[in-house]
Amino acid sequence: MPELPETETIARDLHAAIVGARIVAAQVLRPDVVRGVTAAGCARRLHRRTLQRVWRRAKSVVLSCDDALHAVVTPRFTGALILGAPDVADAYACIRLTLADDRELRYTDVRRLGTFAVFDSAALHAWSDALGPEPLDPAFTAERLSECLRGTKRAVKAVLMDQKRLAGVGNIYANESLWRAGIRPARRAASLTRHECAMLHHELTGVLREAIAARGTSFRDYRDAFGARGSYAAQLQAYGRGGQPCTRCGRVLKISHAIDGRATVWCAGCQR
DNA sequence: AGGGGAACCCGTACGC
DNA sequence: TGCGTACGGGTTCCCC
Repeated sequence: MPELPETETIARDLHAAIVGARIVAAQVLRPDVVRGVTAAGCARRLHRRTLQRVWRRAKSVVLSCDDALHAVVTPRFTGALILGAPDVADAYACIRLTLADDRELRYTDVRRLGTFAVFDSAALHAWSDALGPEPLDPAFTAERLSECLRGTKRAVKAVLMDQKRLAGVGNIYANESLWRAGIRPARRAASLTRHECAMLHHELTGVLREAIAARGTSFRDYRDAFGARGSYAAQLQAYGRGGQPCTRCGRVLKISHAIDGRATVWCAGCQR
C-alpha cells in the first residue's frame, strides 16, 4: 500500500539510477494493468524512448520520457517497480522495460490492482489537475490544509484520504497524523479549529517527512525499487496497533471500520 | 453532496 | 491433504 513516502522513495531512487537510460525493448505481459492506451500502444510508445525524469505525484511514480510521454505507475497494494538484472522467473511481471545497459525496469504486481498508464502532456496535466495539493509542497501551509477541510460534513480522516482534496495520504498516514495531532478521526473536517488545523498540518508533514527518511512503511507488501523494505513500520503509533495500549496515555487503542469501510485506529483517551 | 455497495485482483487464512 | 470460501484494500463508478 504505497502512499506518498513509499512512492517518493521509489521515484528518488529511480531518478538517481536511470535518468538518461534508453528503453531498447518494451514488453507488456499483463495487459489488464495498462491504462490510457492499449497494451500494444503502451509497448510501442515506450520503445526507444529515453527516461528524462522520474518523480512522484500523489501515490504515483511518473516516468517522464522525451517527446512529452509519461508513464504514470500506481502500485496500489502489491505493485512494485523493480530495477535490476532481468528476472525471467518473476511470474508476476506485468511490464518489462529493457534498458540499453542490459538492466531491466519491471512493473510487477501479484494482485494487479495497480495500474500503468501512458499519457501525453495534455493527459498528464488533466490527471494531475484533478488531484489535490501536495502536502510537502512549501506552498502547502496550515491555511491551505484548512481550505482542504472546509465545506464538507465528512469525517476528517475521510477528507485527508480524498485524493481530490489532498494528494498522497492513505490509511496509514491519515491514522498516524490524527493520532499525533490528538484529533479524533470521526470529527467532522469542517469542525477543526484554526489551532487544530495548525497542529494537524505540523503532524501530517512531520510524519510524511519522517517516513520518507525511513524509506517508507513495509507493513506487508511494499518494496522499494531494489526490492528492499522500508523501516517506518517500527515507528507507527496508531496504524496496526488496535487493541494495544496508546504509547501516549496507556488507554487501549480502538479500531473500527465505520469511516469509508477502512480500518481506523484511535485513542479515545487522548484524541479529541 | 455524500453514503453504500460492487467491481477490480489473487494470495493468504481458515473451516471442514 | 485438499477443496471451498471469506477477506483485504484504494479507486472508480453507479445508485439512492
